[in-house]
Amino acid sequence: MSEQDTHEPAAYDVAAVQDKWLPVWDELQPFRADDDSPREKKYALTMFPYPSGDLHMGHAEVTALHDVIARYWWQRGFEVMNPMGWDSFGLPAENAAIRNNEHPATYTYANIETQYESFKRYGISFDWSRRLHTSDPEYYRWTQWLFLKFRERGLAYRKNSPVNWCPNDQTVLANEQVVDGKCERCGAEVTKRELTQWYFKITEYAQELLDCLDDLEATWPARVVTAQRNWIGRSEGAHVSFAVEGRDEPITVYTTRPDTLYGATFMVVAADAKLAADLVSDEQRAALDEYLTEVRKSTEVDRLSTDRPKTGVFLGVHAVNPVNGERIPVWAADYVLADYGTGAIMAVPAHDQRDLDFAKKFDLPVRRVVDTGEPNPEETYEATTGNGVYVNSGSLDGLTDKAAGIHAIIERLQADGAGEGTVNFRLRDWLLSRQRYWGVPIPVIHCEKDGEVPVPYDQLPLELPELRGADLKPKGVSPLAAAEDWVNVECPTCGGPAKRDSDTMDTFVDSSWYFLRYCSPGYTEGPFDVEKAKTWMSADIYVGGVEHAVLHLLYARFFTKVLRDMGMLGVGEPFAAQLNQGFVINRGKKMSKSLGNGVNLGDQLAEFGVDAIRLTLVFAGPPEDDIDWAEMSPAGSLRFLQRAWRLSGDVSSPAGTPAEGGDVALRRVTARTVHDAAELVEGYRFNVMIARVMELVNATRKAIDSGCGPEDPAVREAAEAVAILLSLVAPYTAEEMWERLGHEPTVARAGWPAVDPALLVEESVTAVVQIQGKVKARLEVAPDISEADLEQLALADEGVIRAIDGRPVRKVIVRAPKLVNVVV
RNA sequence: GCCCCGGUAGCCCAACGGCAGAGGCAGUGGUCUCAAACACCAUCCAGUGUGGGUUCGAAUCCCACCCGGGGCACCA
Repeated sequence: MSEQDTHEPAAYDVAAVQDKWLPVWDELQPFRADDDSPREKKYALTMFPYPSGDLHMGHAEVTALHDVIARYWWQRGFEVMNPMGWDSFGLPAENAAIRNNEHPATYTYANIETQYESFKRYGISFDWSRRLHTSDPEYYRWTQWLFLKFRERGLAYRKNSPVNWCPNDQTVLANEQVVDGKCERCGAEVTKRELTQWYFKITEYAQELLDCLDDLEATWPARVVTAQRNWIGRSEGAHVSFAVEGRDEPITVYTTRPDTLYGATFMVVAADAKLAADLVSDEQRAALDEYLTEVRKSTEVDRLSTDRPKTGVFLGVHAVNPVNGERIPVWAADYVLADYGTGAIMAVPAHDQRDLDFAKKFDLPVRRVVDTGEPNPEETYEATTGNGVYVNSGSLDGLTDKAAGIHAIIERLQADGAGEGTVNFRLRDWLLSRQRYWGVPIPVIHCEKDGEVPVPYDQLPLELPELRGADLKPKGVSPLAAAEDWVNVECPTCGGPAKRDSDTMDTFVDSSWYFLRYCSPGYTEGPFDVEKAKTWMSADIYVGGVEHAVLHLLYARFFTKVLRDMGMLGVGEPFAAQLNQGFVINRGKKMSKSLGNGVNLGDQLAEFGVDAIRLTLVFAGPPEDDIDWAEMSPAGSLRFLQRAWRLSGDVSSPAGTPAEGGDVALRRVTARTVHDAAELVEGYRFNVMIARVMELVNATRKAIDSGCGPEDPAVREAAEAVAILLSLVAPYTAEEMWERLGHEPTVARAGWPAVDPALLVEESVTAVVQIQGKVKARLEVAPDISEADLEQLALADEGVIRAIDGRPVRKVIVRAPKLVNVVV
């Protein structure tokens, strides 16, 4: 051995340390959650990935943040369930299969294995014994089971309706999947089609989904709560019925301003609603058809542009205003939506800008019924919407308050049988059928004689037929429809010829209950063991991307409430708390192929090691903030880890040395750091927590080199605390330190360091003396000094006396023990 | 257009209404080296986007505005 080798090495071999500990952890399985443990339970959940290729920086960030919490809970003595799986049905696999002439499962399961290996090496504290894939028949059998149960409860049903159609993916989309008129997945412009599709009746839970948000406000990110409130879109108003000349059926409208009823000068029905076709006069039928053709030509993108000029067509009929008997024309237009409210409105141009724009365009009358003190909209073409005095409004005249006006008119309408107060939601039912292959087959058989017949429970799972390559090409109907052997079956009821439903389910169905399956992953008697779910639910934290603010999170909440009503769950909300991470960007821009600014996670891990990358991501800033990788320094993180690691080699007291009697100054720093670290983790302030650990490392270094020396027990205490605190972020370095400090693995389960409360009390603090708010002196005082003593001490200070310079003291503010402010 | 979040040192970020700086990056100077890189030690650096207000005292609270980011946007 050369002389150099006997010296303490300056750095450890990152790759070797990773290779060393992985098999040890595999052996120890320190993160296996025991359902029957007497310890208090915590459920740490992070959004499971779609298996597209290998893990990327985004996965690295979210799991690193998430793992801080999970590992913290273990250290604090909880029994922690931290499961992981894959959301493995979906279009990318299907498109890859078409390209490569193979089965979607090939792509899917190969990627899952890649990601699994990467996760393991990345050192996240997942309990792999609970691993699941939503594309496994053993999983989707229960997705089908749930679908059938929902159907039995009237919560899954079919209806014919205009739906969003993505011409690129050749499938329908839920409203939530259409963003700015474009397909959320591929960006193609969405068109409308009239189709019979399956829906979940999420609207039945609209009010509860809204109400429960109040309780989540404290623990969910505000923007998620706001997004859900907006999406549910509750409004209060009234239904008002207008008789139609020459027709028995009235037109019922929904309005939030029934108090402006006297100002209704025309009506508008959605041009694409059945109502328009029913109402139109023979003379105007051609005009309506022509208009409809126009409307259908315009894309969803045009339709949604707010400043588009109003268009419409007169339907050739008149309706009668129920409160004043006035005869008003009925128009059709595309600014009224067929599937909101009743698909028809009363137009009050004076007090609604959209109606006013329309009135102006078609030269329809405008009549003000609320005088708000603003200029008359009849002249300005600026609608007024505020409170004011009612005019031209019969019995409402003279009222000055909107709420009173609304109340009065609703009473009147109800008395006359012409309307009633009502609540309306923007939320629509969840369209769940998809015309694609790689998803859960809908377990329903269509029989000419018996209609919809559910696949019997004992025949679940209804597995997908084997299709691959060109058989999967989108052609407007599901590829399943062409699988003759599969689609043609005997009717379970009558035995006659019947066909299977050939659509598959939206993959959001799969992810609406996966967190329940984790509670009892191998369970064969149902989707999950009710008792086990009781043990673990709700998830104590759900970490993931804010892009799921409405879609996934709303659907999962809906499923949870239905399962509660089915008696299978004791809770009505799935996720007690939530944390959203920001994006990892590069040079100010989202990483993308076209920009050529992608950062490869594998390369980063190879260069700096797992711990340094994890540390960099967690230390970068608050979790919700975006991280610009170009501004980060993984090299700096690695340097810090090596500094921390060197401490463990310098400690010269034996393992087990009691810390009592060690250097008090260092012991105070250790105690304070451990104490604060807990609060910081619980407040998701991981970056600050790490800064505090860095401070502790610096203080320990100083103590070794120029303080109490490496043999002092306080140094051991500090180094051990560093190892445990670092185990939340840098598991390999922490484990290596722990071993060098003379302990058995694993540091991850070592337990949170005990803190002597006496060490948290400072023996002296620095009090600041200000004159006119400017600091003039500092005093070392006891932390429990009285205000009177501190004031006396301050006023006796020479520097203070000089600063006051004989001026009369007008007031002295004392905040013991930290501050005295003298006002002269 | 409406709503939300944020603007602190060259950069990323801290700071119960009480000393503007905890931590890191970069920089500078040293130690080490034949030299360099690495590493280590030391050190410089802003008065908190702008303008008002409240207060003994404001980065922090209030008002207005500017800039950046995000969300919503014919939902009657």
